[in-house]
Amino acid sequence: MTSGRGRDHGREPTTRETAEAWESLFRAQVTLLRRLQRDDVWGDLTLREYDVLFALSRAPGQTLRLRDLGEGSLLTQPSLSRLVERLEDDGLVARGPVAGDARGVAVTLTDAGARAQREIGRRHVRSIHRFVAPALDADELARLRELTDRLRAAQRDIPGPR
Amino acid sequence: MTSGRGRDHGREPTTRETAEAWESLFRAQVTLLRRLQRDDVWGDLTLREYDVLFALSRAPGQTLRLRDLGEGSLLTQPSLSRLVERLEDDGLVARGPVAGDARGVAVTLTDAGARAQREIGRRHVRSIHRFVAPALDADELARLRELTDRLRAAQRDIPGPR
DNA sequence: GCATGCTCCATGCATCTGCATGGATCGCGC
DNA sequence: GCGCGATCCATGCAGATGCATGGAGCATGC
Repeated sequence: MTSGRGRDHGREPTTRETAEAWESLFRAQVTLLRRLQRDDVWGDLTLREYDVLFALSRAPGQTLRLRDLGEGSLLTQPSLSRLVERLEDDGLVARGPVAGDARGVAVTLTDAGARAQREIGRRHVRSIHRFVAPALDADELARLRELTDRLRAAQRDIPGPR
Repeated sequence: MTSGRGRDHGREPTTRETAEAWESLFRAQVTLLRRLQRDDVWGDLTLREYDVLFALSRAPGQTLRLRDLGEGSLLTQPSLSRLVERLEDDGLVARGPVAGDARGVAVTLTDAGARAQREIGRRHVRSIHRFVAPALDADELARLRELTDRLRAAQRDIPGPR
Protein backbone atom coordinates (compact mmCIF):
# COMPACT_ATOMS: atom_id res chain seq x y z
CA MET A 1 0.00 0.00 0.00
CA THR A 2 1.40 3.36 -0.97
CA SER A 3 1.18 6.30 1.35
CA GLY A 4 -1.06 9.14 0.41
CA ARG A 5 1.66 11.61 -0.43
CA GLY A 6 1.12 13.49 -3.65
CA ARG A 7 4.02 13.77 -6.09
CA ASP A 8 6.31 11.53 -4.16
CA HIS A 9 6.24 8.02 -5.60
CA GLY A 10 9.44 6.32 -4.46
CA ARG A 11 10.04 4.25 -1.39
CA GLU A 12 9.41 5.96 1.90
CA PRO A 13 12.79 6.61 3.56
CA THR A 14 13.68 5.03 6.88
CA THR A 15 14.45 7.09 9.95
CA ARG A 16 18.10 6.24 9.49
CA GLU A 17 18.13 7.39 5.89
CA THR A 18 16.58 10.72 6.73
CA ALA A 19 18.97 11.24 9.63
CA GLU A 20 22.04 10.42 7.57
CA ALA A 21 21.00 12.63 4.68
CA TRP A 22 20.27 15.49 7.03
CA GLU A 23 23.59 15.12 8.77
CA SER A 24 25.41 15.17 5.46
CA LEU A 25 23.54 18.26 4.36
CA PHE A 26 24.15 19.90 7.72
CA ARG A 27 27.89 19.19 7.75
CA ALA A 28 28.34 20.32 4.17
CA GLN A 29 26.62 23.58 4.94
CA VAL A 30 28.62 24.15 8.12
CA THR A 31 31.93 23.36 6.44
CA LEU A 32 31.26 25.55 3.45
CA LEU A 33 29.79 28.36 5.51
CA ARG A 34 32.85 28.52 7.71
CA ARG A 35 35.11 28.75 4.68
CA LEU A 36 32.95 31.45 3.14
CA GLN A 37 32.97 33.41 6.38
CA ARG A 38 36.74 33.24 6.63
CA ASP A 39 37.13 34.51 3.10
CA ASP A 40 37.93 38.19 3.23
CA VAL A 41 34.97 39.57 1.34
CA TRP A 42 32.76 40.97 4.10
CA GLY A 43 34.19 44.41 4.80
CA ASP A 44 32.79 45.69 8.06
CA LEU A 45 29.67 43.54 7.90
CA THR A 46 28.86 40.15 9.31
CA LEU A 47 27.23 37.41 7.26
CA ARG A 48 23.93 38.02 9.02
CA GLU A 49 24.03 41.72 8.27
CA TYR A 50 24.85 41.02 4.65
CA ASP A 51 22.00 38.54 4.50
CA VAL A 52 19.56 41.27 5.49
CA LEU A 53 20.93 43.66 2.87
CA PHE A 54 20.70 40.85 0.30
CA ALA A 55 17.08 40.12 1.12
CA LEU A 56 16.24 43.80 0.82
CA SER A 57 18.07 44.07 -2.51
CA ARG A 58 15.72 41.46 -3.98
CA ALA A 59 12.54 42.91 -2.53
CA PRO A 60 10.20 45.16 -4.56
CA GLY A 61 11.18 48.76 -3.81
CA GLN A 62 14.12 47.34 -1.86
CA THR A 63 11.79 47.39 1.11
CA LEU A 64 10.49 44.74 3.48
CA ARG A 65 8.57 44.74 6.73
CA LEU A 66 10.59 43.67 9.71
CA ARG A 67 8.26 40.69 10.01
CA ASP A 68 9.01 39.51 6.48
CA LEU A 69 12.74 40.00 6.96
CA GLY A 70 12.48 37.64 9.88
CA GLU A 71 10.91 34.89 7.79
CA GLY A 72 14.05 33.50 6.25
CA SER A 73 16.41 34.97 8.77
CA LEU A 74 18.88 33.20 10.98
CA LEU A 75 17.93 35.43 13.89
CA THR A 76 15.14 35.69 16.40
CA GLN A 77 12.82 38.66 16.24
CA PRO A 78 14.53 40.72 18.98
CA SER A 79 17.98 40.11 17.53
CA LEU A 80 16.85 41.06 14.07
CA SER A 81 15.25 44.18 15.47
CA ARG A 82 18.54 45.28 16.92
CA LEU A 83 20.57 44.24 13.91
CA VAL A 84 18.40 46.52 11.76
CA GLU A 85 18.92 49.24 14.33
CA ARG A 86 22.68 48.92 13.89
CA LEU A 87 22.37 48.93 10.11
CA GLU A 88 20.35 52.11 10.38
CA ASP A 89 23.03 53.71 12.54
CA ASP A 90 25.54 52.86 9.85
CA GLY A 91 23.34 54.44 7.19
CA LEU A 92 22.80 51.23 5.23
CA VAL A 93 19.05 50.98 5.76
CA ALA A 94 16.23 53.33 6.76
CA ARG A 95 13.22 52.53 8.88
CA GLY A 96 9.80 53.93 8.13
CA PRO A 97 6.10 53.28 8.69
CA VAL A 98 4.09 50.65 6.86
CA ALA A 99 1.08 51.91 4.92
CA GLY A 100 -2.08 50.60 6.52
CA ASP A 101 -0.53 49.04 9.61
CA ALA A 102 0.71 51.33 12.36
CA ARG A 103 2.40 48.42 14.13
CA GLY A 104 4.70 47.63 11.25
CA VAL A 105 8.19 48.88 10.44
CA ALA A 106 9.30 49.09 6.83
CA VAL A 107 13.01 48.62 6.27
CA THR A 108 14.46 50.12 3.08
CA LEU A 109 17.89 49.83 1.57
CA THR A 110 19.66 53.19 1.27
CA ASP A 111 21.95 53.98 -1.66
CA ALA A 112 24.96 53.27 0.52
CA GLY A 113 23.36 50.01 1.60
CA ALA A 114 22.69 48.97 -1.98
CA ARG A 115 26.29 49.78 -2.92
CA ALA A 116 27.64 47.79 -0.01
CA GLN A 117 25.42 44.84 -0.90
CA ARG A 118 26.55 44.85 -4.52
CA GLU A 119 30.23 45.06 -3.70
CA ILE A 120 30.17 42.36 -1.08
CA GLY A 121 27.84 40.24 -3.20
CA ARG A 122 30.20 40.35 -6.15
CA ARG A 123 33.11 39.15 -4.06
CA HIS A 124 30.92 36.62 -2.26
CA VAL A 125 29.69 34.85 -5.39
CA ARG A 126 33.26 34.51 -6.62
CA SER A 127 34.11 32.99 -3.29
CA ILE A 128 31.22 30.55 -3.62
CA HIS A 129 32.30 29.56 -7.09
CA ARG A 130 35.81 28.86 -5.92
CA PHE A 131 34.60 26.45 -3.24
CA VAL A 132 31.70 24.80 -5.06
CA ALA A 133 32.76 24.47 -8.69
CA PRO A 134 35.61 22.03 -8.04
CA ALA A 135 33.23 19.67 -6.25
CA LEU A 136 30.25 19.27 -8.57
CA ASP A 137 29.54 19.77 -12.25
CA ALA A 138 26.65 21.74 -13.69
CA ASP A 139 24.19 18.85 -13.85
CA GLU A 140 24.96 17.78 -10.32
CA LEU A 141 24.51 21.32 -9.06
CA ALA A 142 21.15 21.58 -10.79
CA ARG A 143 20.07 18.32 -9.16
CA LEU A 144 21.32 19.48 -5.76
CA ARG A 145 19.42 22.69 -6.15
CA GLU A 146 16.23 20.89 -7.09
CA LEU A 147 16.43 18.56 -4.11
CA THR A 148 17.17 21.29 -1.57
CA ASP A 149 14.46 23.49 -3.04
CA ARG A 150 11.91 20.74 -2.59
CA LEU A 151 13.15 19.99 0.90
CA ARG A 152 12.63 23.59 1.87
CA ALA A 153 9.32 23.98 0.05
CA ALA A 154 7.88 20.93 1.80
CA GLN A 155 8.32 22.60 5.18
CA ARG A 156 5.38 24.86 4.46
CA ASP A 157 3.04 21.88 4.56
CA ILE A 158 4.35 20.24 7.71
CA PRO A 159 2.73 21.37 10.95
CA GLY A 160 5.04 22.73 13.62
CA PRO A 161 5.38 21.61 17.23
CA ARG A 162 2.65 23.93 18.49
CA MET B 1 39.84 22.03 -23.54
CA THR B 2 38.72 20.22 -20.45
CA SER B 3 39.91 21.29 -17.08
CA GLY B 4 42.24 19.02 -15.23
CA ARG B 5 39.82 17.95 -12.55
CA GLY B 6 39.85 14.26 -11.81
CA ARG B 7 36.54 12.44 -11.53
CA ASP B 8 34.43 15.37 -12.57
CA HIS B 9 33.52 15.06 -16.23
CA GLY B 10 30.43 17.22 -16.75
CA ARG B 11 30.23 20.85 -17.78
CA GLU B 12 31.93 23.32 -15.50
CA PRO B 13 29.25 25.29 -13.68
CA THR B 14 28.91 29.04 -14.11
CA THR B 15 29.30 31.45 -11.24
CA ARG B 16 25.56 31.94 -11.28
CA GLU B 17 24.85 28.24 -11.07
CA THR B 18 27.15 27.75 -8.12
CA ALA B 19 25.67 30.75 -6.32
CA GLU B 20 22.09 29.61 -6.87
CA ALA B 21 22.79 26.07 -5.78
CA TRP B 22 24.59 27.29 -2.67
CA GLU B 23 21.76 29.64 -1.80
CA SER B 24 19.23 26.85 -2.15
CA LEU B 25 21.31 24.57 0.05
CA PHE B 26 21.85 27.34 2.56
CA ARG B 27 18.16 28.25 2.80
CA ALA B 28 17.08 24.64 3.09
CA GLN B 29 19.49 24.10 5.94
CA VAL B 30 18.45 27.28 7.73
CA THR B 31 14.75 26.53 7.36
CA LEU B 32 15.06 22.96 8.52
CA LEU B 33 17.46 23.80 11.32
CA ARG B 34 15.10 26.38 12.74
CA ARG B 35 12.27 23.86 12.76
CA LEU B 36 14.44 21.25 14.39
CA GLN B 37 15.55 23.70 17.04
CA ARG B 38 11.99 24.67 17.84
CA ASP B 39 11.00 21.06 18.25
CA ASP B 40 10.91 20.21 21.92
CA VAL B 41 13.56 17.50 22.03
CA TRP B 42 16.57 19.29 23.51
CA GLY B 43 15.99 19.16 27.24
CA ASP B 44 18.34 21.59 28.93
CA LEU B 45 20.89 21.53 26.12
CA THR B 46 21.38 23.70 23.09
CA LEU B 47 21.94 22.31 19.62
CA ARG B 48 25.63 23.18 19.86
CA GLU B 49 26.04 21.42 23.15
CA TYR B 50 24.27 18.37 21.78
CA ASP B 51 26.50 18.46 18.73
CA VAL B 52 29.55 18.15 20.97
CA LEU B 53 28.07 15.22 22.86
CA PHE B 54 27.17 13.61 19.55
CA ALA B 55 30.70 13.97 18.20
CA LEU B 56 32.09 12.44 21.38
CA SER B 57 29.61 9.57 21.23
CA ARG B 58 31.03 8.54 17.86
CA ALA B 59 34.68 8.91 18.82
CA PRO B 60 36.82 5.94 19.88
CA GLY B 61 36.72 5.74 23.67
CA GLN B 62 34.11 8.52 23.52
CA THR B 63 37.05 10.87 23.77
CA LEU B 64 38.38 13.66 21.57
CA ARG B 65 40.96 16.36 21.95
CA LEU B 66 39.57 19.84 22.16
CA ARG B 67 41.35 20.60 18.91
CA ASP B 68 39.58 17.79 17.07
CA LEU B 69 36.23 18.72 18.53
CA GLY B 70 36.72 22.12 16.98
CA GLU B 71 37.25 20.69 13.50
CA GLY B 72 33.64 20.20 12.55
CA SER B 73 32.23 22.55 15.11
CA LEU B 74 30.06 25.55 14.62
CA LEU B 75 32.05 27.46 17.20
CA THR B 76 35.35 29.26 17.42
CA GLN B 77 38.05 27.83 19.62
CA PRO B 78 37.45 30.09 22.65
CA SER B 79 33.70 29.53 22.52
CA LEU B 80 34.12 25.80 22.28
CA SER B 81 36.54 25.91 25.18
CA ARG B 82 33.93 27.53 27.38
CA LEU B 83 31.10 25.36 26.11
CA VAL B 84 33.08 22.30 27.20
CA GLU B 85 33.67 24.00 30.53
CA ARG B 86 29.92 24.33 30.98
CA LEU B 87 29.32 20.72 29.97
CA GLU B 88 31.89 19.67 32.55
CA ASP B 89 30.13 21.73 35.23
CA ASP B 90 26.94 19.88 34.33
CA GLY B 91 28.71 16.54 34.63
CA LEU B 92 28.18 15.53 31.02
CA VAL B 93 31.85 15.44 30.01
CA ALA B 94 35.19 15.20 31.82
CA ARG B 95 38.42 16.90 30.89
CA GLY B 96 41.77 15.19 31.21
CA PRO B 97 45.30 15.24 29.89
CA VAL B 98 46.35 13.95 26.49
CA ALA B 99 49.01 11.24 26.49
CA GLY B 100 52.18 12.57 24.97
CA ASP B 101 51.16 16.21 24.64
CA ALA B 102 50.95 18.30 27.77
CA ARG B 103 49.27 21.13 25.88
CA GLY B 104 46.25 19.07 24.92
CA VAL B 105 42.94 18.57 26.68
CA ALA B 106 41.08 15.30 26.24
CA VAL B 107 37.30 15.57 26.51
CA THR B 108 35.45 12.39 27.47
CA LEU B 109 31.75 11.66 27.62
CA THR B 110 30.60 10.69 31.11
CA ASP B 111 27.87 8.11 31.65
CA ALA B 112 25.40 10.90 32.26
CA GLY B 113 26.58 12.60 29.09
CA ALA B 114 26.19 9.42 27.06
CA ARG B 115 22.69 8.94 28.44
CA ALA B 116 21.72 12.50 27.63
CA GLN B 117 23.09 12.15 24.11
CA ARG B 118 21.15 8.95 23.48
CA GLU B 119 17.88 10.31 24.77
CA ILE B 120 18.07 13.55 22.89
CA GLY B 121 19.39 11.78 19.82
CA ARG B 122 16.45 9.40 19.76
CA ARG B 123 13.97 12.23 19.85
CA HIS B 124 16.01 14.28 17.41
CA VAL B 125 16.11 11.64 14.65
CA ARG B 126 12.36 11.23 14.91
CA SER B 127 12.06 14.96 14.52
CA ILE B 128 14.30 14.86 11.45
CA HIS B 129 12.24 12.08 9.92
CA ARG B 130 9.06 14.03 10.39
CA PHE B 131 10.42 17.03 8.52
CA VAL B 132 12.44 15.29 5.82
CA ALA B 133 10.49 12.17 4.86
CA PRO B 134 7.48 14.01 3.42
CA ALA B 135 9.75 15.96 1.08
CA LEU B 136 11.96 13.36 -0.60
CA ASP B 137 11.83 9.62 -1.21
CA ALA B 138 14.61 7.17 -0.41
CA ASP B 139 16.38 7.44 -3.76
CA GLU B 140 16.32 11.19 -3.70
CA LEU B 141 17.70 11.26 -0.18
CA ALA B 142 20.53 8.94 -1.18
CA ARG B 143 21.35 11.23 -4.08
CA LEU B 144 21.21 14.31 -1.87
CA ARG B 145 23.51 12.66 0.60
CA GLU B 146 26.00 11.72 -2.09
CA LEU B 147 26.10 15.24 -3.49
CA THR B 148 26.51 16.95 -0.12
CA ASP B 149 29.14 14.43 0.93
CA ARG B 150 31.17 15.20 -2.16
CA LEU B 151 30.69 18.92 -1.69
CA ARG B 152 32.08 18.68 1.79
CA ALA B 153 34.87 16.26 0.93
CA ALA B 154 36.10 18.53 -1.84
CA GLN B 155 36.82 21.29 0.65
CA ARG B 156 39.85 19.41 1.89
CA ASP B 157 41.55 19.96 -1.45
CA ILE B 158 40.77 23.64 -1.89
CA PRO B 159 43.29 26.05 -0.42
CA GLY B 160 41.98 28.57 2.07
CA PRO B 161 42.35 32.35 2.05
CA ARG B 162 45.67 32.33 3.85
C1' DG C 1 71.46 22.78 24.95
C1' DC C 2 69.14 26.68 23.60
C1' DA C 3 66.74 30.08 20.92
C1' DT C 4 62.81 30.74 17.99
C1' DG C 5 58.64 30.03 16.00
C1' DC C 6 54.49 27.24 16.20
C1' DT C 7 50.53 24.74 18.36
C1' DC C 8 47.11 24.24 21.88
C1' DC C 9 44.19 25.98 25.15
C1' DA C 10 42.42 29.65 28.43
C1' DT C 11 40.86 34.32 29.69
C1' DG C 12 39.63 39.60 29.55
C1' DC C 13 36.49 42.24 27.27
C1' DA C 14 33.19 44.16 24.12
C1' DT C 15 29.39 42.78 21.55
C1' DC C 16 25.70 39.96 20.03
C1' DT C 17 22.04 36.79 20.95
C1' DG C 18 17.93 34.81 23.02
C1' DC C 19 14.28 34.83 26.50
C1' DA C 20 10.80 37.09 28.80
C1' DT C 21 8.09 40.81 28.75
C1' DG C 22 5.69 45.13 27.61
C1' DG C 23 3.22 48.56 24.78
C1' DA C 24 0.75 49.68 20.80
C1' DT C 25 -2.18 48.35 17.14
C1' DC C 26 -5.11 45.20 14.59
C1' DG C 27 -8.98 41.98 13.69
C1' DC C 28 -13.01 39.82 14.91
C1' DG C 29 -17.29 38.73 17.29
C1' DC C 30 -21.15 40.71 19.03
C1' DG D 1 -18.79 50.82 19.11
C1' DC D 2 -16.62 47.76 22.38
C1' DG D 3 -14.14 44.01 24.40
C1' DC D 4 -10.64 40.62 23.85
C1' DG D 5 -7.24 37.82 21.95
C1' DA D 6 -3.64 38.05 18.36
C1' DT D 7 0.08 40.37 15.90
C1' DC D 8 4.04 43.38 15.54
C1' DC D 9 7.92 45.48 17.34
C1' DA D 10 11.02 47.19 21.19
C1' DT D 11 13.65 46.70 25.50
C1' DG D 12 15.71 44.86 30.14
C1' DC D 13 18.64 41.43 31.30
C1' DA D 14 21.34 37.25 31.64
C1' DG D 15 24.21 34.45 29.15
C1' DA D 16 26.87 33.07 24.93
C1' DT D 17 29.99 34.36 21.27
C1' DG D 18 34.05 36.23 18.92
C1' DC D 19 38.37 38.84 18.91
C1' DA D 20 42.61 39.73 20.78
C1' DT D 21 45.85 38.17 23.68
C1' DG D 22 48.58 35.39 26.90
C1' DG D 23 50.88 31.35 28.86
C1' DA D 24 52.58 26.79 28.49
C1' DG D 25 54.46 23.12 25.89
C1' DC D 26 56.31 21.30 21.46
C1' DA D 27 59.45 21.06 17.29
C1' DT D 28 63.11 22.49 14.63
C1' DG D 29 67.64 24.38 13.47
C1' DC D 30 71.98 25.24 14.87
